Order: sequence, then structure tokens, then C-alpha cells
Amino acid sequence: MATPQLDAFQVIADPSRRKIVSLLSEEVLTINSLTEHFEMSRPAVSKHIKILEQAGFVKIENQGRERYCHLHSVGFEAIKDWIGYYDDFWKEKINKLQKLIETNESE
Amino acid sequence: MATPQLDAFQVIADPSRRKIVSLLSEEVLTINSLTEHFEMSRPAVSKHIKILEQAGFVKIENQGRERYCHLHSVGFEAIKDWIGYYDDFWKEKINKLQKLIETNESE
DNA sequence: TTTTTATGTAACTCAAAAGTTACACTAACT
DNA sequence: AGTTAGTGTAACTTTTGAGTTACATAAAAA
Repeated sequence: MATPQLDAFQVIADPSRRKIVSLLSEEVLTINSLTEHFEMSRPAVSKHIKILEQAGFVKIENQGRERYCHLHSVGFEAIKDWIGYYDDFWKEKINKLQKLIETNESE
Repeated sequence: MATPQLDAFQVIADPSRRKIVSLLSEEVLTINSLTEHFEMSRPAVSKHIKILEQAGFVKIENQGRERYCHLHSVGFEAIKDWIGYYDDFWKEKINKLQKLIETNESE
């Protein structure tokens, strides 16, 4: 998965998918073992995994009939860049405010 | 807006809302002036703004019959925390790998 | 005071997406 | 070889949500 084929924001909007990602941050899991953590059916989990893979959040390693899922960093990058931009926005805003205060103090 | 009433991830998943947020990072805009940047109708923009407000991404300042929209930081925090967690995850992973390499080199 | 202008909201339509069940396939076990 | 286990996918249902139009309201302008 070099280039994600799906919008990272839309993919991660789903609470079930965020839970999957959270579980995979603690341990590598197969589709079946993931399903045990949910109310929903296995095909539903399977679909979520496929979506997460296409968005670059998950990588799959096939071992025989089992598919081991673990986190992949690519998907997180778009989100990180996005939040980074707005983080800068707020920092700059605080900075401007600070300068304004300093200017007024020196008058 | 102390506590966001909507899931920040679901709110920001919509490309139109991300575009609104992007526009508001450059200038304060009213609902009508925002609408000029889109193909969609004004009520659609109005709805998006309401959702963004409820999620803490936008603050609204009423001036007469106009509503000036500007960014609010609260909504960004959930996303920032989330990405921060996984950022740590990757850093730790690299760290472990580095230590593993060092251990093997000294053998 | 009549008419614009800026907006919110209700009611509706339509499409996307999340879930289900049923089925197929292949690997592993007996 | 037959059976069980792990998984993918197609077809379907149902819900959600983004968009629309039509209408209501209040502020500003004429």
C-alpha cells in the first residue's frame, strides 16, 4: 500500500474501525480473533479490515488460512498532516496575541 | 461550547466541512460568504456550520442579522489526542527496533 | 412602513454505507 | 478422503446523512 485509495478521514470516522485500530495497537490479531471483541458478525469485521487496509491503516500478513492484521503508518499520515496544520494555526494565533500584549504594555 | 456534542471524527469526515474549516483558517466568514465558495445551497452550508459548531470546530459571533464564523480549538483536540497516541506508538516501535539492532551489533 | 437581505428550520429525496445471511474457497486436521 | 476452521464476497436490507426546496423570521435598507 503505497498510496491510500480511500479518504483517511472517512475511514477513521467509523467508531468500529477506530476500535479495531485501537485493538491492533495492543496486539496483532486475525480477523476471527478481532471479531470476538465485537457484537457484529465476522463478515462485517472483514469488510472493515479491507477498508482499513485500503486506507493504509492496516497491513495484512497471510499465514496459511489465517490473516494477521497489524497497524500500518501510512493511513495516519494524512490525519497527522491535517492536525499539524491547525496546530500551527493555533500556535500562531497565540503568538500574535502575545505580541499584541507586549506592544500594548510598552506604550 | 464546553463539551462537544458530536463525534469530531465523524464531523470532520465530510470533505465539505473540511473545506469550510480550511476557508475559516484563512479568514472569518459569514454563512453567505462561505456559500460563495461552494456549489451547494446556503441551507446546506448552514447545516454544516451548525454541525461544526456543535463539534467545537467553529464559533459563531452574531452581528445583527449576520453570523461571523471563525475557528474554535476544542473540536481539534480529540483528533490531536488520537493522532498523538498513534504517533507515540510508531515512535516506540522505531525505538524498540533501534535497540534490537544495537543489541545484535554488540554480539 | 414596505422591501430586501441574512439566516434557521422543516419536510422531503436520494445515495452511501454498515450491517446481515448465504455461499464459495482453501488450508489444516483426522 | 472427508471434515472442520478461517476467510472473502455477493446480494440484500436498513439506516444514516447530505443535499434540496419551501417557508418563517428578524435585521437593515429604502
